Amino acid sequence: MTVEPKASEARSASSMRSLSRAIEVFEQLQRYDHPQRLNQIAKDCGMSSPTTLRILRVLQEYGLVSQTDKSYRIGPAVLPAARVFLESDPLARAARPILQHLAEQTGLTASLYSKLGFERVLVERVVGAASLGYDLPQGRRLPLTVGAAGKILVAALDADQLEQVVTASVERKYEPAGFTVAELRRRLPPPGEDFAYSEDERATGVVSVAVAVPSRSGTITESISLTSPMESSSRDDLLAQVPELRHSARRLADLLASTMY
Amino acid sequence: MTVEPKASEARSASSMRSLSRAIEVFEQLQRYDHPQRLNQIAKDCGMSSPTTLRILRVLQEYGLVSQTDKSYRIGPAVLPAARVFLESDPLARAARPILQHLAEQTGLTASLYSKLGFERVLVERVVGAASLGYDLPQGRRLPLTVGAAGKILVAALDADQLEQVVTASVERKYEPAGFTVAELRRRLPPPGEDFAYSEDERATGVVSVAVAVPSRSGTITESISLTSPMESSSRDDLLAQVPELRHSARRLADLLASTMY
DNA sequence: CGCAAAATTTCATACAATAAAATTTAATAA
DNA sequence: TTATTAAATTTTATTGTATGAAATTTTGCG
Repeated sequence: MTVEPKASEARSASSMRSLSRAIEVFEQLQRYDHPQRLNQIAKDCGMSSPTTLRILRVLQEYGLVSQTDKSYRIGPAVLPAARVFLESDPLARAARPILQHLAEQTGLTASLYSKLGFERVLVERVVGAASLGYDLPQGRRLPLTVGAAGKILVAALDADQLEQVVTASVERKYEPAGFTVAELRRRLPPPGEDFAYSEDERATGVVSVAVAVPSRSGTITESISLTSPMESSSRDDLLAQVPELRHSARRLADLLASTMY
Repeated sequence: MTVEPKASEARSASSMRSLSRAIEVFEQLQRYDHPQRLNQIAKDCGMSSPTTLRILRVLQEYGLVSQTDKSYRIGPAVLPAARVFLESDPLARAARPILQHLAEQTGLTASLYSKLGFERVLVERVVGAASLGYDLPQGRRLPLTVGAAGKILVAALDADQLEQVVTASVERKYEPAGFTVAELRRRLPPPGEDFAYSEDERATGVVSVAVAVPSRSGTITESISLTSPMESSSRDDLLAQVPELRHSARRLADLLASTMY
C-alpha cells in the first residue's frame, strides 16, 4: 500500500526545518531557466543569504547544485537519481510493457503520469503510430487542471484540496488569474465516471482520455492516458478505447500489488 | 568559472548536519535495487531509526522518496529535476550539437561525461553509425578508473585524491580488492599527453578515446569521448580522431566561456 | 580609483535535531 | 487465536547546530 505523508504528523513532529528549506531551494532552482545568484535565490525562497548560501554549499558538495562564477543551478547528481528511479521504481517498470502494448493495440500514444504536489509528471510514454507532432519529454511537469491525465488525478479530491490545486495552477501560470474551482469542476468528469476526456486542452489539436491507476491505499496518484491528434481520432474513437485503457490500469495495479518487497 | 566547494570551509563552517545526512539517505536509496525498510536504511547510513524516519518523511513530502507498505525508494520528483538539468544546464545544452557533429563526422559514438564524486555520469550521448551493440543510458554512473573518459578525469589528480579514487572504486566493486594506485597509474595516459585511450576496459570489444573539457577554473570535471566497436575501428583509427575530439572540447569550452549569466 | 552592491564570515541566541527509552504496531510461531 | 519477537514510531531530555543581524571582505561598475 502506497503511503501518503500525513500533513498533521508532518507538521506536528519535529520539523526538520533546514532539510525542508534545502529542498525548497532545490525546487526553486528548478523554476529558473537560467543560473541565478545567491541573493535572488534567497529572496525567492524567503530566507536569509547566509542560510541560503550554506544550503547551496552542501547541495553543491553532493553535485545536486552546480556553481559557475556567482550563479547557481541544478547539478548533475540528479541524472543518476532519475536513472535509478526509472530502472527500479516498481510502477515505472511495470508500466513500460503495458504502455507498449496499449500503443501497439491502439496506434495511439500511451503515457503514465504521476501526481507530484500540485502538478503531474510524465513518467513514461510510448509514442503511437499516429504521432502527435510534438515531443513531450519524460520528466516534464504538467498541470493537474488541464488535460485528461491531469483531471482524472484531481477528480476524487475534496473541495479543500481542489481549492489548493486551483490556487497553485494559477500561481504557476497554467491557468489565468481568476480561475475558479467551479470552472475546474465543469471540466472534470461527472460523478460516477471513471475516466476523463480532453480536447484542445493542454495542447491544441490533441484529444486524450485517461483513467486512474487504482492503489490499495485508495489514494490516486497515477494515471494512464491515450492521446491522439484530432485529425486521426474522433471523440468517439477515443471513448471506444476506454475499456482497453481501464483494463490496462487494472492490470498495472494488479502487477504492482503482486510485487513483493 | 566553475567553483569547487572547498573541503576546509565545508567542514569548518556550521555543518548543516541534518541536510548532509538527508542527502546520504537519498544516495543510499539509489544504491539499492529494491525498496528497503527503515531499519536497513538506518543501518546502512549509520544513523538511528528515528532520525532516518524523520528524514524519509520529509523527503517523501516532496516526492523525492516513495513509500509502499514499509519499504522506501527514490521518488518521482527526481524526474523533473533531471529534465530541468538536461534542458537548462549550459554545458549539457552546448554539448548536444557538438556531440552530434562529432558522431556525424566520425561515424562513432560521442559522449559527454561529468565527474560526480568518485564516479562519472553519462550526461549526453549521440550514437554513431557503427553502433556499440549495447545501450548505455543517460544518467548511468560509471567508474573513474576504467574507460578512457574516466581515466582522463583522474589523470590530473594528485596522489592523495588518486588514493581516494582507488579506494572508492574498490568499495563500489568497479575494481577488485587489492587494486592499487600504481596499477591505476599504469593505465593512465603518460604525463604530457592530453588524451586517454582504452581497449576492452569498461566494456569488452570496445575501444575509446577521450579528452578533458577545459574549464576556466582549471578543475577538470567533464570529458568527451569517441567510442567504437573494435571490429570497425583500430587503435590507430581512433587515435587519428584525437585532433577532432580535442578541437570539439575546445569549442565546447569556448562556447561555455562566452555564455553570460 | 572609489563607490555601491553582493557575497561571505562571525557570532550570540534560540530553537531544533538527536538517540535512548518507552510505546505501539506488525509479523510470526505456537 | 494468542504468545512472542521484531520492527516501527513516539516521547523526551539533552546536546548541538541552524539562524539572521551585523561586520567584513570581495566584486562589479562608473
